[in-house]
Amino acid sequence: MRRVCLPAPQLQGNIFGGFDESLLARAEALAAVDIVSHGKNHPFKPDITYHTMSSVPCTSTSSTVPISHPSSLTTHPHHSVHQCLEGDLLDHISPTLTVSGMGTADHTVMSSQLHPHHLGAMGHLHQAMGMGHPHSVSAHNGMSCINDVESDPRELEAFAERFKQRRIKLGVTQADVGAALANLKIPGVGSLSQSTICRFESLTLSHNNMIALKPVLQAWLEEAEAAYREKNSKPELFNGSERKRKRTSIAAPEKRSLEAYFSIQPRPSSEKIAAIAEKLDLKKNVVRVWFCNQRQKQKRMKYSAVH
DNA sequence: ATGCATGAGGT
DNA sequence: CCTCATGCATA
Repeated sequence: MRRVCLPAPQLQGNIFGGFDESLLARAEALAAVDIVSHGKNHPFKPDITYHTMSSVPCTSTSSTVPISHPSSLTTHPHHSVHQCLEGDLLDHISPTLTVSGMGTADHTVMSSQLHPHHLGAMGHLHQAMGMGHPHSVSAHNGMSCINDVESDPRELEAFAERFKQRRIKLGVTQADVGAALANLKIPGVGSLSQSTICRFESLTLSHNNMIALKPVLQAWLEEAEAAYREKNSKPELFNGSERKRKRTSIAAPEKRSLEAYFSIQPRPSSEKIAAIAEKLDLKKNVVRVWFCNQRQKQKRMKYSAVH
């Protein structure tokens, strides 16, 4: 179930056969090419200097909301991970996504699995995802029993759109919304970042994540509009940090190589990752994280097909 | 708007 | 190690 390997297009079956060798060779050739092309003696490596953050909370927020750990939600059934041998060859994400574009493609799989926790230096906690979705319905005829929350993708899409419109009308930024969520005092719901609000509006979150966030954002919207009518103000700032985290930047040539490898094997073994890292002169962890992020993007929402 | 990263849970 | 939900830093 879920994870279903896509209908493997092209070569799939052969991948392990020998064809894979040639593809790999190809990818490696690509990698080699760029390595050679600009510096066999790679002048520098973009590594290091990253993170170290964790700023101490201090300042504001401090709502230290008790984190209720709901963790008892869905532990879903599903089973093994199996490395999907046939390989999902996907066509990775690729560029073009652009703003308000409508997406295309993407399978909607997912199951359920929410997760709470995660408190960073500041207190933001999320979790509390709403569960309890009313199972409307009742009768599910035979096939569709993929217990998935039944939120019509269509409505979600519409809500995201409406949300953005109203938000703008209120003259509130994405960052403001995120910070304001903490004021709602909804158990288990803290603030969210501009990134998350943005992703919600553009539907670039997982289906489950969208569903979990919708009620919260809807609640904020209602309150904000009510407050708007009666004049108000409730801004709060927060912050005050310290250490800055530096973002590693992977150069285009390396990125191309990574994509080539990814198209062949989205889930390379540790050894493979180490080999790739060495070839591209990147830190192993950077490569590992890159693959994780690619896989995640691959599963992003943006339904268009399957509804 | 997005790229790279962290971390809690799960295997 | 992975998956997922998120976030900081940036383009």
